[in-house]
Amino acid sequence: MHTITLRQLRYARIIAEEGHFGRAAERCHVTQPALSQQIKQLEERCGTPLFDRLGKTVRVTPYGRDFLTHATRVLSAAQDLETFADMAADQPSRPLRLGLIPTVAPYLLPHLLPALTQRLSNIHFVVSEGKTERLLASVTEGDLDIALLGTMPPSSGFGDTALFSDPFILAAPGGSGLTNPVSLHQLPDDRFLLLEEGHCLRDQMLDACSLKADIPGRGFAATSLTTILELVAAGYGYTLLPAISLRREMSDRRIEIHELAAPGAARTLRLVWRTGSPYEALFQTVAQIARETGEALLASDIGP
Amino acid sequence: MHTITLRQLRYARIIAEEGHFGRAAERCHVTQPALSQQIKQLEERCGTPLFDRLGKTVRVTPYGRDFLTHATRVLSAAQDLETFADMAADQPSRPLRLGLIPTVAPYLLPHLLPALTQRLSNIHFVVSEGKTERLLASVTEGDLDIALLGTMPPSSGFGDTALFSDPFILAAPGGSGLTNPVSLHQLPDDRFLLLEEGHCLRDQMLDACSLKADIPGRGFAATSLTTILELVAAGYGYTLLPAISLRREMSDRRIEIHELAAPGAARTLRLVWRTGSPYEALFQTVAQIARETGEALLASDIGP
DNA sequence: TAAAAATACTCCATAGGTATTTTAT
DNA sequence: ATAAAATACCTATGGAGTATTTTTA
Repeated sequence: MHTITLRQLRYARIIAEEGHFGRAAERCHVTQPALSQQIKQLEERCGTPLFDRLGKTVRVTPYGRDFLTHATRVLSAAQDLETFADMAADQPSRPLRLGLIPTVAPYLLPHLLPALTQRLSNIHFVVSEGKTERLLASVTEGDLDIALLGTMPPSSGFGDTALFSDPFILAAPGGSGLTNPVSLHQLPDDRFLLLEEGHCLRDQMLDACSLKADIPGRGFAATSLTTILELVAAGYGYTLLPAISLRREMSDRRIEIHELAAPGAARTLRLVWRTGSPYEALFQTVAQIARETGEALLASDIGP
Repeated sequence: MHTITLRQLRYARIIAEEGHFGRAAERCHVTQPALSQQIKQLEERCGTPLFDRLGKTVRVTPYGRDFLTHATRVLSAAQDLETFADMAADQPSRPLRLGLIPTVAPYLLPHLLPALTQRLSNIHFVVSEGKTERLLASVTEGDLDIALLGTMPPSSGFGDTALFSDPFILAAPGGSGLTNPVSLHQLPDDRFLLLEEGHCLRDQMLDACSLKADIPGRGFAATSLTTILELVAAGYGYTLLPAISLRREMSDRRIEIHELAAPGAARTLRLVWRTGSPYEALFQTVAQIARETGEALLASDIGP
């Protein structure tokens, strides 16, 4: 009895997608009889048909559906291996897709992206922005190679590495009369301005301030830090800012920046990837570059 | 440029294991030059060597190590697919390995195994016994196909299905003067006899009785229910028994069996498997047989 | 009867075998 | 000097192509 080949699995999957041997053959760059042969062998190997030939179209049998579930796992792993091998040959066949959360992207990216493209000149980066939950989903689905997050990933199925600590800083309206360092307890609970649901920074701010999410009177939820800072500038309340945002956001004269008294009020940024990613070996380098970029950015803004 | 084949990966893995082309060739049932050819192609495809030829022996290069990590994933998935295909051809190539926890195995197995071998006559079953933690590890490692547990598996990487509820019953020394149904609060905490650490039943009993694990004076921890029942018979205390054990353990005249007043004092037995197991389609059948067996056993012992 | 898959056959790419050379200790 | 891998060359299996037949809606 013959052994199953990757070629057979590729053909079977494409026939399932097309529902038609002829069109599938085109997509495989072979003729229709070649395809029929391979599928015949596969079906003989299984002892049962994978497809129902209905004349005009072809449908996957119930057994074939299960078979293809397993086959897809093999093909994904094989695809990862090919990508990994391409990398070694210094010919990345596809770009490395990086995702960042919205409270990091606008501040870090202008410094990170030039550093990455310079020091990993053979890799092409494609960048996208999204909230934690969506980025993690994309990573598991294989739509994204790495995500830069402010939280720990779920324990299983992910690899991760810490980048650097990003301290929180208080932004207050001008003339607040506050003196450094500021203790959060001296500020009224109901004047903290927060991001909308789904931003990890929102939860971390609530946590740092020991606030409850459902305090009445805090109806407003902003979609970006920039929006929040407009409100702070207009005297509506306070907010916490991640230090990496200072370079861009601190220029406003109407806003005061204050150190916090609370020790350890910070988020730790992390790189997260799918276990088994073909780029795994690269991620330590990417992480190192991100660390250097982030630390340089923080040092220049909150340094001596 | 050529595409990577499963054959090449199999050869590479065996060379890595043997550290020797000649011996690897034997294990692959081909000649040494055939192997060298395939590896050469693979190394050309990667653009970098997978093995260091040291004269007497062969060592995997650092790159080769990473390559083989990916390759192993492909080969495992392919092996699962082959096993799945064998099943469809009604010619299971390897036995289905079932593991059970020690507080289920001796009671259920004598009824379950005959039922399984009769109704799934083409499958050969290999059975082993172990505590929850070890069984789950074996399942993830691929050393076991299914485990019958008394607890929920970790959420990710496992599939599972509930079998049936196994109520707890009180075993007391003869002449206890207790009347049905018994409320656990009326019994002294320090006279409950427990299994050793690692048995899920121990934790479930502690939970059902609202006991703390570290009550002083409970130094003893038995390794089996049989041992515990000897102690109950000798008047040392009480214990909870899972109902499936009654058939075997209730014969002792020195022991009284009592219903519990507490509602819902029971464990739910479950089948657990690794996501992607080639036997996945079979497990619903196995579960159905286990359900029927278990329910019949319970009905005959605690029924009307 | 028309569209699609299966079959028949031919060809060639490639895996594998045998004989030999090269390499590294 | 010797064990082991690489190379050279030949053979044969099987994947793919062209032409044709069979199937079914």
